Amino acid sequence: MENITEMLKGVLEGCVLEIISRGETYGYEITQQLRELGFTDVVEGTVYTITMRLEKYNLVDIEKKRSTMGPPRKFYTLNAAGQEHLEVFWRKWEFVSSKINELKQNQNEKEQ
Amino acid sequence: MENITEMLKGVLEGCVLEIISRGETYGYEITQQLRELGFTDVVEGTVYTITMRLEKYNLVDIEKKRSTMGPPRKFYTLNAAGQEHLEVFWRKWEFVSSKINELKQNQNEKEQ
DNA sequence: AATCAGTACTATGTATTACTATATACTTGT
DNA sequence: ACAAGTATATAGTAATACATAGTACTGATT
Repeated sequence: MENITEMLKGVLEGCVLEIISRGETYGYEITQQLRELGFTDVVEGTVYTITMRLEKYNLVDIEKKRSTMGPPRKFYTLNAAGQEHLEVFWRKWEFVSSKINELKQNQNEKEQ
Repeated sequence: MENITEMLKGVLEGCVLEIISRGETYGYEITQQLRELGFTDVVEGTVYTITMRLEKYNLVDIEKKRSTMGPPRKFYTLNAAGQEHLEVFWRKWEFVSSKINELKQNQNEKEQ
């Protein structure tokens, strides 16, 4: 799916939070998981800006670990604030997506 | 629902297109319809920037009409390009929202 | 040993977009 | 005359995903 950039704004951070919430992970792996999910054009730089933001707002705990596959990895885990943030995200998503689907549903009412 | 601004980016334009597709309407009325839908904090300025964009990319036809309730209204209708754009929007929405719901669905697989 | 591919983090700058705030103007009711 | 509701217009701001590039480590190929 091409050019979904703008539609991803505001949801990509939540997706990253959700991925982290499933267990310790790091930037490169998060990028790959987003690509596997279907957001194939997401690049490392994008995920990096998000993880930096999560750090900045203290939503994650960080641990640096060596890897046999390349340079050290920065592992993230959600802390309490991050968990809270994730729940708020899903509540917002439920709200917004339900409203948009409502609009979509009414598509056939055009001719009234 | 507070602070859904970022989540509306990339979808609000599509919502406006959908509203216009149901029949001739104008900026002020579009704003009200978005508010009725649940996006209560959307303001006229926001809708104005969107309709200006639609004009700029020639997705709408415009007709100015007098009103008994205030200054003249600028009525919009979707043209063929706008209709096409709207269909692309819904395809993108289907894709993105299904992927995010997939992610959400798997919430309980965290402990595997 | 030298090079390259894959892994992995970091950094800067840009485009897009919704919002804020404000200005202008028309109509009706008081 | 004035205020409130209706309605368009515009400049400036903040947030975010992306493009692009750089640095660095490991293992395999040459």
